[in-house]
Amino acid sequence: METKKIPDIVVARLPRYLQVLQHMKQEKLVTTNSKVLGDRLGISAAQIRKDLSQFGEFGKQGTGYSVDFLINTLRVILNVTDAWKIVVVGAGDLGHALAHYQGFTNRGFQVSMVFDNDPRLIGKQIGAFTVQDTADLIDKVRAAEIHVAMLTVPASAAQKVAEELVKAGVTAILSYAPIVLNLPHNIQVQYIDPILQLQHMTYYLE
Amino acid sequence: METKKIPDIVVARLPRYLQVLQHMKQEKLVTTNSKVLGDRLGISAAQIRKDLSQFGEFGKQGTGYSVDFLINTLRVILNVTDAWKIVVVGAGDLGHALAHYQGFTNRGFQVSMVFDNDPRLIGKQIGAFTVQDTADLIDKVRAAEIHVAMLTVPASAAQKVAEELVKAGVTAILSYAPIVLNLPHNIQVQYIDPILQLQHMTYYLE
DNA sequence: CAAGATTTGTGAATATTATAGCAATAAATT
DNA sequence: AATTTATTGCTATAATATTCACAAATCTTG
Ligand SMILES: NC(=O)c1ccc[n+]([C@@H]2O[C@H](COP(=O)([O-])OP(=O)(O)OC[C@H]3O[C@@H](n4cnc5c(N)ncnc54)[C@H](O)[C@@H]3O)[C@@H](O)[C@H]2O)c1
Ligand SMILES: NC(=O)c1ccc[n+]([C@@H]2O[C@H](COP(=O)([O-])OP(=O)(O)OC[C@H]3O[C@@H](n4cnc5c(N)ncnc54)[C@H](O)[C@@H]3O)[C@@H](O)[C@H]2O)c1
Repeated sequence: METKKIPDIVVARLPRYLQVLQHMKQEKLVTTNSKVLGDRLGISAAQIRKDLSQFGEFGKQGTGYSVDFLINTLRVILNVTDAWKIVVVGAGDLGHALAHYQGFTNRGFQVSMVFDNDPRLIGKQIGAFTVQDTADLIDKVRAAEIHVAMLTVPASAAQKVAEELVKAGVTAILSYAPIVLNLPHNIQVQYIDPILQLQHMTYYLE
Repeated sequence: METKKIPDIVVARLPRYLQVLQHMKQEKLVTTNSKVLGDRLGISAAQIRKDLSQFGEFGKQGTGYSVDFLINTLRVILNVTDAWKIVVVGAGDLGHALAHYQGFTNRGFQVSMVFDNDPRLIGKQIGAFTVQDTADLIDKVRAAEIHVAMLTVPASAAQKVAEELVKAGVTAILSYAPIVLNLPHNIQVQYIDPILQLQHMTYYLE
């Protein structure tokens, strides 16, 4: 349990800090500071210091932050020190892309199972995974103790599948279906809908 | 030009309102109100009224909002009355998924061109599109007067390709590469990185 | 058609979030 | 070892965002 309540908007920025820090590590940078981090992210230095200070004191006056130490600290805070197993439901185009994607492993995740309900897909190989029948989803996901899901089924199936995932013990769902899911309050839900972001941008275009 | 400056956070919510309204229209709902909209979105009714009031008076006391009228109004505000042409750069797994996706058309967009620099892909057919050589990107995108792009190349190529898109006259880029792009201030940029959202959720998991 | 029920749009009141600024500390320089 | 420079963490302040609450307008119902 955290000592004070951390604003969600602060939590949402931490993964971005971690992303940039991991790039810095690849560039062999050993230390950094709030100014440099902020410039890379388009965020003020004060904001970054304030955000981090919610969790402890990780920097050194005059020097800044150790890249390695801050990466490790953020991984602990964000709970991604080990790799979370992920179940992908919907083995269509997006499910395919996710199953192939190599970028999960060093950021705290690994795809572990892929499901679909189309008989033509069940049993087929996608990358390292054999597509499994959603009829078995609840049992298999529960048995594997998977708590994170990515949902890439059509909007019309998303609510029903999401409810099954919850029954299977999943507590965090990242949905690509362009529809708002109705789930218990203790379930974490996030959405990816590129069109929302495109429309946000077109507002500012001529 | 808007009379007053609208907060960006308000603009970001409008596409969500539009999304839910379009679902309501599919459900044959003729009118709605701020309470119902808010419940579907997990937003307070007051917030929705306040947001909309920034742009005018679109409701009727006692009745609420006409679904059709509000959809049209939001489409005008968000500048998606016609379909924006989109160029997809990177014809890999994600580019493939985007080129196949049928959900753009009735939400204000249409994929128009797909580019890649891999000789094995150039000339290949992906859905309705022939993959074109990025060597020709600047000329062809400029000639077609395309101003919106989706970037699905590896992170290592993203900055360079983004700069070419800007040279081609693109002013809005939705990037799937997990890297912060450095572009002129007049260019709209948004990112999709599922891992940022997964890490946001794992913060709250046990 | 009057009385009661709804629901908007908005000014005022709260609540939340971001920025500014500085004492404290660490390192670099002379 | 004293001085200068850099940078944190945090408090105070400023700026933004959300919610409240109500007059005004419209619908519903008997
Ligand atoms: N492809 C894109 O670029 C894109 C863009 C924006 C949004 N989306 C959304 O993402 C989701 C997936 O898109 P896609 O392009 O991969 O679609 P797709 O049609 O290629 O794949 C969907 C898969 O889900 C499977 N499916 C359907 N019902 C199911 C069920 N009840 N249980 C298990 N599997 C089921 C289908 O058999 C299919 O394989 C959709 O909701 C779509 O609207 C996709
Ligand atoms: N696949 C996923 O689910 C997923 C998830 C998260 C992030 N991403 C990110 O999205 C991007 C695309 O992912 P993907 O899985 O489609 O990758 P991919 O490797 O399947 O496709 C990338 C494509 O870009 C092309 N390309 C490379 N350099 C290019 C250049 N200079 N000009 C034009 N084309 C070029 C390649 O030939 C390839 O066809 C990557 O940045 C990846 O990190 C993907």
